Amino acid sequence: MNIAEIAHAVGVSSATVSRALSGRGSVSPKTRERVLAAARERGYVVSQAASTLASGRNRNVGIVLPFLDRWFFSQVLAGAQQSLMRAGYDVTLYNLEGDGSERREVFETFIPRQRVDAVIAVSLELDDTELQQLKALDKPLVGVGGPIVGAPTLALDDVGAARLVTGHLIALGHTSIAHIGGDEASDVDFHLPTKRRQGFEDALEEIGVHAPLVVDADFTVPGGYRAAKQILGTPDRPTAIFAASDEMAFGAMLAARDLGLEVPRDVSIAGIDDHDMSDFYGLTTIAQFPRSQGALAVDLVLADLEGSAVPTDTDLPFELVVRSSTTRPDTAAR
Amino acid sequence: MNIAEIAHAVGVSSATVSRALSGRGSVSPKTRERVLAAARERGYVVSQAASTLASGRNRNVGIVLPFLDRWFFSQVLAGAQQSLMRAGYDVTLYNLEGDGSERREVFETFIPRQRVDAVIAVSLELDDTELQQLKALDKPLVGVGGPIVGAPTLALDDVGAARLVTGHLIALGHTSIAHIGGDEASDVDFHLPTKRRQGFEDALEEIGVHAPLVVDADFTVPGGYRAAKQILGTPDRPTAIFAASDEMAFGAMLAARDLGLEVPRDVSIAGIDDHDMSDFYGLTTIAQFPRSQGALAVDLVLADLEGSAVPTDTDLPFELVVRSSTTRPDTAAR
DNA sequence: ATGAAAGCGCTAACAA
DNA sequence: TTGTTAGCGCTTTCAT
Repeated sequence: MNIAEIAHAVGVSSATVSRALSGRGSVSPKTRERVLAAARERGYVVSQAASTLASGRNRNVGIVLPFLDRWFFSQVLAGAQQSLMRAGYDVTLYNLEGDGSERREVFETFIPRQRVDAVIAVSLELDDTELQQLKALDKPLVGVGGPIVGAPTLALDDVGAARLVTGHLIALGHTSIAHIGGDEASDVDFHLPTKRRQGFEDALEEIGVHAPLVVDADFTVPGGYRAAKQILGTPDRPTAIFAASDEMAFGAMLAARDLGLEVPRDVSIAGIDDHDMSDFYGLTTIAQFPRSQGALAVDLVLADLEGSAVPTDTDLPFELVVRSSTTRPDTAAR
Repeated sequence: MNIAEIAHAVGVSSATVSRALSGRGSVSPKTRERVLAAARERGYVVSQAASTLASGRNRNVGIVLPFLDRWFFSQVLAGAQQSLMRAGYDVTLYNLEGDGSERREVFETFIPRQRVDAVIAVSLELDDTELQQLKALDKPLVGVGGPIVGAPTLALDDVGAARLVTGHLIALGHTSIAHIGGDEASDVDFHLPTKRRQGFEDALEEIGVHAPLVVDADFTVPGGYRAAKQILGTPDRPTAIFAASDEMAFGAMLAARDLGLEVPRDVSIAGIDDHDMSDFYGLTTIAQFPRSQGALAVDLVLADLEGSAVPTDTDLPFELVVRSSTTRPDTAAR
């Protein structure tokens, strides 16, 4: 089944059918209706390959990410894919987890074979070669969560976010606050542990606290658990913990319990993310709306495809969500 | 840049370049090497659209799933996409979450526009129309986790898996075992809560226990938490709980703790899945390897594309993983 | 082993 | 508004 068949059935030329189906170029309402009806009747759908070859448009956006099974990434992906679908775009998934050879393949072969109109890169630290390869496509490129040199990027103000939660703890009266940060491995990938730590330290500097206790972990629940055990096991344990991610904060909450400490009475705990489970755990955190981030990235990409100007760097919104894991320090008890 | 340019540079015809690059048809090793070198030098990659139009092959598989942000689905997706990438295939993602209109669009427009060579449907209960639409493509179709009428399907023997964990609890000496199952909503989507409950009841029947306590939840941690509170709040609480998923089992473990009960001393808890967090929680469970399921689905799809025979229904492997959440009932204490 | 040439199914410039 | 027609870049048959 092809466009000629529909054209023949309706008694018009294939060009008219093409125009009616794509909405480009003018067709009389009556003809358009007849074409659409004929197509619907026969279950005819335009062949993407032929359309692409002739027009250069793919109606397809590639999304590149380092993991699929972590909360943040699946959220961004879900948000982006939903927006793209509504705009009639397919999404092709490039998952970089696995060894480096696969990563190279993606940049050398998969992306360049002209299947996509644009690329969204999520939390990707690209090396020079990779950057060149993407730039060489000469197609819209948007980064989410990680800075991409020379491309519009959506990113959280990690310093500001960390400063905000830390400020919340300080406002409650805490001065002895520990931080569970990201280890080197996670810093390479996401580049944000350092910034969150910075915001944490900035907020404390303001009240004259220097070099507070910082323990690094790997952004997982077990990692947060281990770090919190270290922190809470010390003789003069802090009255609050700020973890650089909600998952580590969950681990910290579990560790506190296992040590016989009650949250928030004995220790206040806060995180960053507003993970799906945070409400359940009553975790005070910074919400960063990753689904909206995905959707926003799509807006930029589509605007770019239409030739509109696209802002270089956009700071993403975030907000403090106070739940039951933080309270005033129980000074009497100490 | 196109194939003619490479052909000209090497001094052969475009047909030879095509053969050298695709590996179809014979080319002398020497010519092939020169073609590959010329392509590499210039960063030339075959245009997928043109290739597809001429050959009918897309090198692309569509994966349809109901959620992206749940553990099971992201695991299956990650497994499938990795295998496909290794075989040189792209993956196009069709996520059905959201309202029905989007779901209809996927089946009416997105999938039929001939971008994919095959479709993998994960845990989807398709209605007749949708089934017709997929069948009409006349392309390989494989179902994972949910039965698709008339297509090869990979599924866990849910009855057997549930019977196995329950048997483990029985072997430890438990006779008073409660079950956290799936509510109606999850039964429609996954069709597995009923089977898991069946396996649970079968195992108990064998030792003469009829109509045991069953509470339904929604396959989430909070759902499991609430259900377990109900179960453990009764005067003669059971000595063990079998939850139909690990996430619900996590909720049950948290509920037990909040009630002042110790796991496994006061109550044994087991689940099904072997979720990433299960090891951390020490949860006894049934491992079902969703990544391998995704990879296996790809094997079937690729075999089908090559014209090999494909088994209709395949039972997936599963195994009991005993950790620290289950032990013998403490009969002395009661 | 290689080349010539006919499509694959659509879009878009141009003409009417 | 509609039709004619020349590609888009590759694959594949058929020769050689």
